Amino acid sequence: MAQDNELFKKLVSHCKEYGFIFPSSEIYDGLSAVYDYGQYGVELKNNIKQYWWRSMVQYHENIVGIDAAILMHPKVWKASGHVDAFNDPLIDNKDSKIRYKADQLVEDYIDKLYEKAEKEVEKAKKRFGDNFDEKLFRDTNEKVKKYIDEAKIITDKLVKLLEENNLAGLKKLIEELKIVCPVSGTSNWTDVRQFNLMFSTQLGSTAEDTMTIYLRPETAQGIYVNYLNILKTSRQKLPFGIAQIGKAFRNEIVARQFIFRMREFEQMEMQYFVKPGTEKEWFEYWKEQRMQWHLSLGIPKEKYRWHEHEKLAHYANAAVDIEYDFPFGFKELEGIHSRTDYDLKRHQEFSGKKMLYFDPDIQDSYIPYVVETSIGLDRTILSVLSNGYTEETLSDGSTRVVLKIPDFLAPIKVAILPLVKKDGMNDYALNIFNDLKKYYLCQYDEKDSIGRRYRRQDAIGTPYCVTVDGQTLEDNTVTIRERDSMLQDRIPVDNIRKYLHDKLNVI
RNA sequence: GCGGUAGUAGCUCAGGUGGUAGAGCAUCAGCUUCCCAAGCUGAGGGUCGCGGGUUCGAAUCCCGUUUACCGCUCCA
Repeated sequence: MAQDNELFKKLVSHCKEYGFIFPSSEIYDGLSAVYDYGQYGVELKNNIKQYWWRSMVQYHENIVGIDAAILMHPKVWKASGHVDAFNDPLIDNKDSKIRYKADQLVEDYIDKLYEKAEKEVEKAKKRFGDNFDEKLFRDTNEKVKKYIDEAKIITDKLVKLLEENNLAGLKKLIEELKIVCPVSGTSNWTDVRQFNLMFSTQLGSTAEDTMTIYLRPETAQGIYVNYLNILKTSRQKLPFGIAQIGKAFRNEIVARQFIFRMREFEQMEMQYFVKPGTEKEWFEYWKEQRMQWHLSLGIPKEKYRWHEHEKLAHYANAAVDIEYDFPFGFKELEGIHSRTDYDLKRHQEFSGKKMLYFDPDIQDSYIPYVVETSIGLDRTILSVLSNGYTEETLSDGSTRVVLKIPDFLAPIKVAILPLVKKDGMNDYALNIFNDLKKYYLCQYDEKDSIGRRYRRQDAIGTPYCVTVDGQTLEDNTVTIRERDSMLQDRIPVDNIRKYLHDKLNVI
């Protein structure tokens, strides 16, 4: 693990040094947990996006793509539950340094009161035996009544405070009840603070005419709100899917670990609409499909594992994550969730628009169930980079850093290098370059020794290097060096394109 | 968000006790070089995260702030 940590630091440095990923606004000290993709990072990112898009939209005739706006009507987030779920009043205990949801602390206190009341009932039950009239006891026993009444009063207070968003009042309540931290046992609390996980902004330019809107915290809702549009215009029948790649924003309290948890990040997700009752089999189907996709990135199986959700979210009836063995441990990479009809139902309720699908097979209408696959694009990039980053010691004792990533993801596909820049080798190589650049993203490099140029390409993951040498000028053959094996083939210049076409799994 | 540690050239780092910064690699130009970070010559690049304070004088002391890392917490 300590070694992995070192490796992770090296990877972060490598990403910056070679133009993959930079901290955002770095000349101003950066912005916490926001990163920019550089000249090679953006190529890698685009290649992964394209690969995902093809595997979803192109290979599945019943999946179509969309690109929904980041800004959406505020009611969307009411319907989705984000406005409630993403607004937590939090409080810290200064002694134990532990943070709690303030309302949760009060609710725990209320639960304890009910427990005390139940204990009284239990005690009485034992005392009176078979003749015990539980209802009568509950209605008349002073102690039980006191506990229950107090619980009800506090509950009412809490609800009122939450409705008013009265944070100071919430703290006062916690102090009045003498609630202590379960760990430190003290009541040394900070003020209650509101943490809103959604970024908000204003729509409308005049002060009296503005409306608070949110940057989307997930892309899925953009699909749900377009479900009817797609249904009406795409001629799709159930089951069908809608795919989308796009940015989402979360104002995380703690965002760390490089591009693993960013405030602005990109998701690739697909919502699959199915007939209710068939969701379990589609859930299994997509589990299998998605794992196959990850394995096709050339990453070994043991780097992945399943994580079954034990506690399901309110909207799901099955949920599983694909976790990847990052340098800092196994962490979520993709989620496959069976979300039932929760989201469409909620939007039907909030918008008043019927979300029904008419099923010609049974001549009846229903709201489809949804199975979603949602993958973090930035996390996928991190998985590809951390798996590919390799430090090698060669037989002569020298070392090299190689980015062993699949050909189809490599930012630069081929570098064209004159062995030395004289005798016309450079002109010859430039001609090859000018031809190849029409087909692949290429680089031409004549600076420094050939060995150093190979290492440069290794460091950014370029799978092939075409080298023009003295023999080229005599018989029009070049050598092609393969990145991982460092082995070379000598082929006629005219065959370069065919050679690359056969070797490169370019999508 | 709390606590701890740190922030010096693109990267890795050196700069007891305060006197305005160095190395290796990298980058650029030229020479040399016919296959895996070679050699030679030369050049550019930092005011020491940022702001303020103490001082005749601060990278070096103090305060604030920001960023990263570690721990705690959170992750619908």
